[in-house]
Amino acid sequence: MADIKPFGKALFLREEELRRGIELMYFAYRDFTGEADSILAEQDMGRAHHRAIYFVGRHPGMRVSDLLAILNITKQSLSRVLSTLVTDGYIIQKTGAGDRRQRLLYLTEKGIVLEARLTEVQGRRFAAAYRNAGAKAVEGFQHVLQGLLDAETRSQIDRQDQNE
Amino acid sequence: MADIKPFGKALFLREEELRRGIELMYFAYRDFTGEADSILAEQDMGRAHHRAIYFVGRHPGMRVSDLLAILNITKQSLSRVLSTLVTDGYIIQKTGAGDRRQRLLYLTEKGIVLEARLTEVQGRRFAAAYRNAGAKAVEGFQHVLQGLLDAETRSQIDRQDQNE
DNA sequence: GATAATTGGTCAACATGGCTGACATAAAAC
DNA sequence: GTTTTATGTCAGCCATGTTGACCAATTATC
Repeated sequence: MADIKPFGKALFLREEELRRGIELMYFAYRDFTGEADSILAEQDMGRAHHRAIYFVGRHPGMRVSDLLAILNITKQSLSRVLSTLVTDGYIIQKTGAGDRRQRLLYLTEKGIVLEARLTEVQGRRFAAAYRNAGAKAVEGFQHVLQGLLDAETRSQIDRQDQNE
Repeated sequence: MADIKPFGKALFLREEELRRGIELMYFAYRDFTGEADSILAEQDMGRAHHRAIYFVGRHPGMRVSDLLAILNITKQSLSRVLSTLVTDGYIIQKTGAGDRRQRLLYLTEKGIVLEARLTEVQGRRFAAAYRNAGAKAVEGFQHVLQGLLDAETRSQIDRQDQNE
């Protein structure tokens, strides 16, 4: 990947630029999750709980298998956090009307409150970053992030976008 | 991206847009680290080893305390991975010339090879995403990511940029 | 030159959240 | 009526974060 060419359009692909992206991605993700982690720690929960609460809040009535597909973890891993969330009253499971094998997932009032609080701190951070960078930058940001996704993740997201 | 906005400039700050960012960040970070994780697993290493190798490669001769400051973890956590990396011959520690308490960190040849391999797969992904999105988008991407950082992280990065 | 501070390391114990493998039950589908 | 699907559970392993206590070598300070 020599790319010494002193002019030409692909100059931004230099190794330095790529490393900059790699590092920014690491630091930004870490800081972006930090605040929520603190709130969760108060509640004796971790990031895994957050993800479950977040996506159930996003897709009320989703099936367990849907959540598993989104998170891409084993059902044993999910089960650990899901059962504590149900026990502690953040999530309720309702038997599916059509298919009674399904346990459709919903946030309780308590769950809705926590989800809102967590999404608010993360949303604030994004709102500030977005406002500061401007609408054009936001577009570019989303475009690049989409390009970093695995093909499967991308099609998964696309499918979701259509069902709304 | 519906983009219906009939009027008003700050419309992109709506909750949907923020949630889109939150989710993209989660999925992109996960997928972005996935490939490297696979390579590391072959070597019986994890992400923590990767971070150490990466930053030592980036700042040869750095002190242990510098690495700790960058990673923002405890020395006990770092010690665990650092000592295996030294034992397995990826990193060497040289006593500081001026201050003999310091153990300056360097990659070995073996370490350099592994670092290059890991950075290459991540760099490829970024290069593809960058190429696809265009230079303007890359600028926006970096701008937004910087806006997501904690103030301390930002000043830390700035300081580093100056020392180069 | 004695004392204090810095740099780095170590032992032990604990929590979180991934993983595999094996197995169980209820409901639906064929 | 058998098979498949959706979900859950037990048991154990691993990686990587944490806290707390303590130690040695070296440097800096009074």
